[in-house]
Amino acid sequence: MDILLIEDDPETARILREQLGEAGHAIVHAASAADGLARAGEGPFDIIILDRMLPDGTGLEVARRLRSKGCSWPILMLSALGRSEERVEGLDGGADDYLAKPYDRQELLARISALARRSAQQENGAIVTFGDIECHVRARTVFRRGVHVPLSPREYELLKFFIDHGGDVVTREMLLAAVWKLHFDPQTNVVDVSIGRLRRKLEAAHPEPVLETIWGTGYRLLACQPG
Amino acid sequence: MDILLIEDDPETARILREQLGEAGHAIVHAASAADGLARAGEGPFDIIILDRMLPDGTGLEVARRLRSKGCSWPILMLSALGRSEERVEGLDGGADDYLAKPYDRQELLARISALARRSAQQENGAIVTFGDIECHVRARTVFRRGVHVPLSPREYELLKFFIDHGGDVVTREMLLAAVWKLHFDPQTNVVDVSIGRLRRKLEAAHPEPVLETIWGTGYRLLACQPG
DNA sequence: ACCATGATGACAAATCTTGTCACCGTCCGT
DNA sequence: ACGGACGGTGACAAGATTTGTCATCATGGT
Repeated sequence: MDILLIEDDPETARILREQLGEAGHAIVHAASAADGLARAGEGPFDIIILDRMLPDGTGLEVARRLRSKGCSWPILMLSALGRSEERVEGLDGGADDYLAKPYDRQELLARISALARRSAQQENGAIVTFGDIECHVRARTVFRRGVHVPLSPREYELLKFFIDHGGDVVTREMLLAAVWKLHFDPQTNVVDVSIGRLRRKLEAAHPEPVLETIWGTGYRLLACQPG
Repeated sequence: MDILLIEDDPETARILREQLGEAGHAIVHAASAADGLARAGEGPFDIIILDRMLPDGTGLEVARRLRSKGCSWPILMLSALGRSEERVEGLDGGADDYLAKPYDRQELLARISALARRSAQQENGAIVTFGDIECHVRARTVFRRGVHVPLSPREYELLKFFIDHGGDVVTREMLLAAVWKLHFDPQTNVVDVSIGRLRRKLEAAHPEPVLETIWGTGYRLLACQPG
């Protein structure tokens, strides 16, 4: 796979280049934000790996600039610390996933292929499936067991986030950042209410529960049998 | 479902045969491009699974040959790596979906049923096409040249009526009766305004005019070339 | 049983859709 | 080329939907 790596620290860059190279990926390296934006034009890439801290601007800023230039390749953001605020912050600037820096090789490779697979699916048939749910990305429509589920824009965004993090537990903070673009707690239960509305619609199509509540933590999308 | 599997690697073929068999599908296996083309005649199949790399020709070539023989079964292409160039190439060649090879069982099965469902829908009229316009009846969504056209409910009803009367001249009275359920003249230009809004959206997807005005009579939907 | 946490119904605010109208441009017969 | 009829379009207002808030109820875990 073709990877654009935007990372200023030479040591980190060296290690990444080595690890990714071994796994059979081709790396294009940019050492600054400006360089990264320029080299993005050299594409196509399958994925962009972006350091959160760069000498001439933050990764967040670069992500936003890339998106506004119409670049839709998936972005994996790296940060020195795995603070959950940062993770949450990264999700709205256009980053698709977030990895804390003392990362392990396996996890890095796994995340890369997960992201690449996800975006490949979307470009393709534009149909992403999870369990018995089928999401037509371009039309922004959803089917459960072949039954159409009419969703409002918010509900769609919400469900899409769950599908993109298929099977993972998702916190309210993550949802607020990714769907509502809020980095602070609005002190209301918007998320809960929206989850409720989404649940009702999904269960109107098929009564089996799909959105599990993880008590004290968040929610998780369950993969129901399509049969 | 009946599946034609065209795959030269015996190990991959064995695993697929096993997984698909468990899921209740009937497999016909071909180990080369030539064999695949021959066995396609043994059909009917619900879906064709095709490896991108074969000893006697690429999957791309096979897909093209199958299509030119008039075979319209959906094709799922498999490839070793999920590289973006290959993906694009594959879809051009007539494949309907594309799956990178370290795939998981659930995903494979989900894609197969999605593809099969889609082609079934096309046959039973759940997807209606006219010229370069594609109308997904159950989801009430519309595409022009593959680009999604977001329509409001009224606009959708309006367009649907034109598609159902494909190519015919349609009068304002017909539209008022069918879309607005009015059997008298409301003495306003609702129809004209709605046509205008529909036109703008359809032409945002592709600039070629599709809704022709028949002066003194009504309107007509034109069949534009899908290319 | 108690407290913290999540679910839900009802209302309000914001957004999007639809219909109306006034005005402008275009077509066609003369 | 002119005039009148017909169609197109922008702006506004009424109506419908979506979204957010809050109060209240239900449920899980200790």
